[in-house]
Amino acid sequence: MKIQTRIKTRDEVLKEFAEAYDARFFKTLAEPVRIQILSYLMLNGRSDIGSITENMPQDRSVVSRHLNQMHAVGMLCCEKKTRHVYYAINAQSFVDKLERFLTLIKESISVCCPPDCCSK
Amino acid sequence: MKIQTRIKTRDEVLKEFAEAYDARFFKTLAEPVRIQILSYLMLNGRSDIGSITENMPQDRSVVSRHLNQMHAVGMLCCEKKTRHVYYAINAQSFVDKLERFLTLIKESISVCCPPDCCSK
DNA sequence: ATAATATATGCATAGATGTGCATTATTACA
DNA sequence: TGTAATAATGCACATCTATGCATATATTAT
Repeated sequence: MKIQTRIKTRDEVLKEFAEAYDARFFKTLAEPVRIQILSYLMLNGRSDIGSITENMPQDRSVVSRHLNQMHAVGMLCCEKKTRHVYYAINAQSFVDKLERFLTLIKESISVCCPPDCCSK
Repeated sequence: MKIQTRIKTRDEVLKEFAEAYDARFFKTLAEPVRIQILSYLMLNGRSDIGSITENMPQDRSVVSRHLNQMHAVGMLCCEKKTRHVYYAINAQSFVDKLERFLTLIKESISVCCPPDCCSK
């Protein structure tokens, strides 16, 4: 149930957008190799670094670093178990971040841009 | 009104996701300076390069290149008028790209990942 | 304890990218 | 026509980043 809120000012909307923007998150998303890792995890679920690396030309250490970064920005979760480190997609956090960004973008655009500025 | 479609297989969902992914779009989104330009356009609407540059430390040529790239990936639209080039946010294209990506991510995750793989 | 396995880290390198300056191209104006 | 203004392009440079190798660390197995 959503509580009624007052209408945000244009400045508030833009400020919220600027603050919500996480460059590292999008930088992480902007690398094809990491998307490949993401695809692997979507297909195979929770996996350790060795398994992921088997299907990639990159060195283990490279994949390890990618996974580390993806974890750092909230795309993955990881769990150490015995001598393996298992990574999985942190669906909640990942989708939340994207949805929040999209919501703010839409909000900002609707507040600030005439809807037909690109259609004429 | 949505026509009933058959359920996609896991492979189809993942293939669709991989094909829809546009690295250049996210690379463009991953640079704070370009987000600053985006913010300016959200606040001031359709503007030419000179106006945008006035509020930034970067050189005109740099801003010109950023705008060019943002236009190339569908974030902005541009219009030459006299000797000015005006840029504006292409809300339709921009939001569509983000929404499509988000939809595919959610679809892929729901098809492929157990919902609790990161919550234990 | 020693060897083997899995991952992380230090380091060097190649490639990508943001930046600024100088120049060019194009249009407007006196 | 010449000058000013706006934007794009060529070029050099600095920084960032992905990569791989070698090594270190940690854990398991023998």
